[in-house]
Amino acid sequence: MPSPERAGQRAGQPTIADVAARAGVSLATVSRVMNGKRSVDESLAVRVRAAAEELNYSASPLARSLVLGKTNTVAVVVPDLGNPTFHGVLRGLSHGAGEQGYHVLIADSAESVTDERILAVETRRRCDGIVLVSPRMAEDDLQALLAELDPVVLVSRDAGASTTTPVVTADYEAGLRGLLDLLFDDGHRSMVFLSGNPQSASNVRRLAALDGFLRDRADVAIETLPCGVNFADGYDAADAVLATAATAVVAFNDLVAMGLLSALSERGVTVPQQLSVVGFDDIPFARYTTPPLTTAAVPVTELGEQAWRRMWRLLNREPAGEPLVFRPAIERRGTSAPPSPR
Amino acid sequence: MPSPERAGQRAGQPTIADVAARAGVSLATVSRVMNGKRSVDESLAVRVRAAAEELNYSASPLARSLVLGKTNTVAVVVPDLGNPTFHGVLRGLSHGAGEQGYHVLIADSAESVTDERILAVETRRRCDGIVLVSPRMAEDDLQALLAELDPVVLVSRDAGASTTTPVVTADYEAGLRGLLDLLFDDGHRSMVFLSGNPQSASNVRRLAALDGFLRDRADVAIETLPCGVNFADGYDAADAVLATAATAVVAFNDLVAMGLLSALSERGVTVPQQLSVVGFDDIPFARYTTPPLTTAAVPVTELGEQAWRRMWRLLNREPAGEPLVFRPAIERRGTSAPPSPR
DNA sequence: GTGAAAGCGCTAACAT
DNA sequence: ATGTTAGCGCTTTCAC
Repeated sequence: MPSPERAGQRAGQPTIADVAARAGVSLATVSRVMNGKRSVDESLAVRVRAAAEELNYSASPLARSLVLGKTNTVAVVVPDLGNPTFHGVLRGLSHGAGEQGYHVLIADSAESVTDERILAVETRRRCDGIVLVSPRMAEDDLQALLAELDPVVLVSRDAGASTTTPVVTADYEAGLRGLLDLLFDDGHRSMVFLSGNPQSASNVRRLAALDGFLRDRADVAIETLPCGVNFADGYDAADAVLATAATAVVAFNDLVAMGLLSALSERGVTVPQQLSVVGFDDIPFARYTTPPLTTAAVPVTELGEQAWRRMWRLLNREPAGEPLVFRPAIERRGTSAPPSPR
Repeated sequence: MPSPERAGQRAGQPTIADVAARAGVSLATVSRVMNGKRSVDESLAVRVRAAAEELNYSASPLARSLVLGKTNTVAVVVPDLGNPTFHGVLRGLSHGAGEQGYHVLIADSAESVTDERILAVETRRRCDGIVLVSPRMAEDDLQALLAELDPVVLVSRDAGASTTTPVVTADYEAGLRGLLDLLFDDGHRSMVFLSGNPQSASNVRRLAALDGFLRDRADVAIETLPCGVNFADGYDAADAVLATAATAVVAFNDLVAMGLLSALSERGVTVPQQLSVVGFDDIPFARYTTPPLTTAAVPVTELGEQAWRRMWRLLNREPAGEPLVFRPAIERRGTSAPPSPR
């Protein structure tokens, strides 16, 4: 090849051969020195290091990857980079991976569940493993994908039939139950649940919590309103919420809660006096709303860090261990209070 | 090599040789077919495609990258994945790159300016170009790094001495000036500026706007208070702000403004009645604070998209064009109003 | 139009 | 301890 330029390096990036020539040794020796193999005479090693230094040489990760069979890269596949929840995961993952000298590739499926599979499979070929955040994918499809992607760590949902796939998630059911109990203890008996995407695994868990709660508390009425997962969805739900007799609203997540809060404020509805509102996730902004948002805290950064740990084990062919399920901490803040007579 | 497993592929991933054998043709022919070269007999092509299909073959990106000299990957280097501003950039970039079949690598320097250079250089070897978001790096260091990283697109700051580096940024000076004018027109004559990191390029631009404004308006007093760039910084600045006689606060960014808002609310200080507060950036949450935050809108997603476009041109050895400087739109919302007599 | 062979930059047997 | 050599999986001359 004429090769005007090599991948990942500007024209003229020195190769191992350049170093070898300059140090007057073989390629193998350079390779050994660069990889810290002890079996090379110190005098040679010194020459090699000097030559490498002078040429500003560092081995091509590409070539190494090809021969070593590993890229030192993992990828994280998310449905929507716009969602603050994923930011935390990404950050935790990036930090963890970085500490171990791993790089991270991001793949945003832009909410398209259909493309997600293709994207994941394609991305998989460029790295050593996938951290999959795919709350919406149907269970069957997920199972097939898990096998194809191996090694893979699943975040924010359980692995269903797959017992081998490591999972790092939150107990959405317990979290929602905690929120419901909190509202109940405050005296609320009529509530609204603003539901997220029906496809979403975590929404299913929330619904399960609702069912369980209603079974335990016969004197409570909870109406489920289809809503969504974003600000705008919560904002748009305000009228529907106000049309009910509910004294408290359980939003699918903090985003929805904040959107709702915003719309309520515009309508002059005071929170928590006229209506209690609780969110879910405890995104960084939640404590800074006015009043601060009562919510169930999911430690997203830790989710990411732990996802990395599991991935790390997988990469080293160690057992990944039990599913890790964080129990959300109920953060009682300013948007919830006992109901006042309407 | 015994090679139990190749990079980016599970054990037994088919290679081009497998396909060639199955189709009864040479490697070269398979390569041609897979790459859509027209110069191969249709009957052979059909056989090859069938074989590839049956084996579920797709070419190793790694091997291709090595020989082709390109990885079809770009990296984005950011100082802090936790900052919402970067999320937008990342998203825009990811979408743009994805459309052109490029992948994106993220590198988070975790605020460490010293490691940033090393991280960037290391990351550079794994991709075809770098999108650099480095608001704090000193100009001299930046120039050196730019040369080493080439091709590189710079986001959210100007390229200083480098005339060849494409730049995508916002006009922070004009944005801040717009905010100051808005407050001035509302009648504010005593203000506080909550400054960000003094090292940061965009903070310097804001300070320049302040200077220019004060030169034009002799009757206005603006006190600059060192603050920071996060919620907590704004929150913690509340007392210092209240100790001044200012009727309006210009926060370094929305995060700071929101933190301040939160602390003010706790202290019973009403906004905008007792104090006007304006932010900068227009992060997604800004319009949902109570009251909604007056701010200067930086189109971060577009910044990311445009950064990709520039990168794309660079990768194709086209001139990247003029620096792209977005002028922030002043979003007048609820946190600013004429001052009331104290 | 098709195949043989060289080579991308590197590592790891396998010699010596 | 060091060098020689055979690949990793692919693309692309270069002959036919």
